Amino acid sequence: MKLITRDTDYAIRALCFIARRQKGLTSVSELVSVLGIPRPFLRKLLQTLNKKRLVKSYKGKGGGFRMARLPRKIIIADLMRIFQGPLKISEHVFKNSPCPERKVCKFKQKLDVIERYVVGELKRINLESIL
Amino acid sequence: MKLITRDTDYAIRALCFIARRQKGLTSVSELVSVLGIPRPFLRKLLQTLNKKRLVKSYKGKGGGFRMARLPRKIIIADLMRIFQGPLKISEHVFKNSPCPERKVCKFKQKLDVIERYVVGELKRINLESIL
DNA sequence: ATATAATGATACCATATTAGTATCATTTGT
DNA sequence: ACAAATGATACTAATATGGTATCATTATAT
Repeated sequence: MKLITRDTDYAIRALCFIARRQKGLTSVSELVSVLGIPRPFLRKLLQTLNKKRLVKSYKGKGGGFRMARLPRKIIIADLMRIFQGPLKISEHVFKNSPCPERKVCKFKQKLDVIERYVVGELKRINLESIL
Repeated sequence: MKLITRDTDYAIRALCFIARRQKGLTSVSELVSVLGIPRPFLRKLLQTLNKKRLVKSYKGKGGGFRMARLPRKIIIADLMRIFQGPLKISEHVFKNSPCPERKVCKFKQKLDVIERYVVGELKRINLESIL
């Protein structure tokens, strides 16, 4: 029952570190030494975050990353979507092996209620709130 | 973000079918033809359910399965535990790559709140309520 | 007794997802 | 020019999930 995958988790920690540094850049090397996350994996994550405009990257000597927006504007649900795809709890089951009574399936209805709550909560968590 | 795996889902459908049959046994063959679930997979599921005393099995010609308790006493959370292990949403992340500030990690705290709700709700869903 | 139709036990295989690596290109400061 | 950084991208490894195969055991009907 995995809500958060490793890359999302790593991304959150990296962002926390970068965000705490009020000004200046943070390099991958620094993050690796502090967070102990495998370097190539971290690089990939940060490149993704850069493409998605959550951080801004600077190439070349002395380069690195800085936040591209306020921590308050970085929502956990968005990070999860980036690294894990759509925020759906129940879809896959009903996608691959559709319940014959899909439309009225009471179990699905109950899962949907849970899903709405979970997604709602995840949208309420921003980086600032966990710094 | 997968809450329910295929075997849990299959198990629920099989149990629903068996439960609707007030008396008498249901064989795997019958379930296969009705539910369209791969036979060997279904058998494995039912053997597990038997071991866990959710159904009672009868061997030999004319054999099959029947409920071992009232549908109301079959809790979805229990089924999930049987097929998917402990109901933990956030554990794995913090298990494999422990956050240095694990104890006070605000993110984990927020996930824990979500987890408590989800698990609480899952414990409230029983088979009768989705029949 | 025996054949048949059922489940029990268990080991195995396939596929998908997740996690991690490797490599080369590009940019920038000194 | 060189070194130190990121960009792009393809590849590999590990794990979890989904599914098969096989043989043993049991019960019923004839």
